[in-house]
Amino acid sequence: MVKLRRSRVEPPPEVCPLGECMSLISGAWSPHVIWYLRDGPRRFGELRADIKGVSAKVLTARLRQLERDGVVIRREVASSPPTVEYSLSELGAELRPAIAAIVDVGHRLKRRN
Amino acid sequence: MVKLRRSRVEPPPEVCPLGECMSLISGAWSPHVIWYLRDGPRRFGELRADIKGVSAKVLTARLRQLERDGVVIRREVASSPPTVEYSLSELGAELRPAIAAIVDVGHRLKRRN
DNA sequence: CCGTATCCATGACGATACTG
DNA sequence: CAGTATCGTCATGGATACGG
Repeated sequence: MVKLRRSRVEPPPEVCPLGECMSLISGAWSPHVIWYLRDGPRRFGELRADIKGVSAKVLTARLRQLERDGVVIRREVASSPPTVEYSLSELGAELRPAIAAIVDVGHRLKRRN
Repeated sequence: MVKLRRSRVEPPPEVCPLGECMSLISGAWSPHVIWYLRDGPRRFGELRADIKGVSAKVLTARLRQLERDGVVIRREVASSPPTVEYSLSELGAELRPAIAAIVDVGHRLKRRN
């Protein structure tokens, strides 16, 4: 999650903790993870190949964070060699249209410029 | 909040530039700006008060970036003292439901835990 | 009122090497 | 295959002082 640093003066309790909510997709690669899980479960190595440029360390970190947040589900498959399958939780899947909307606006802004 | 850093190695062009699109709301405070502009124009000082904890420097930086990206419109009002009005562009306004959706999922995840 | 300038701290990220 | 360990870099952001 991206940390919201607080000013020295303690702010009044936020009515809407927007920062906390947006931290669901914080990090450079979290949106990519959600994006590439949109059509079903993917293994670690598949995600790593899908998301070009991400390092194993960071991908692990983002997957762990998304798992803690309840967005992503991690499932170990007892095989040889052992594999791990990641998928979107029910609520995690609801982030997909939001990301798609942002991407859509991004593309249209790009075309306009 | 979170920052979308691009890797130093340029990714191949055939990839969907998800990172570029998501950079529209990169930075810890960009979603807040869009959020607090949702009901119409706001002045710099109003935004600074709305978005508790943001420094003037960073708020300026994010507003400039959003302006360059075409999300936000900056309008100087010739008054005494001079004021500045920020508002969402037409395409920028389309980011609002996306952010609202993420916030909604965030709240529901929070309630579940 | 609306910023800019400076300095500094944090931590997200990449690269590489290594492990169960 | 699916990570972990370590090290270094650099963008983001906070605090404070100052400027138009």
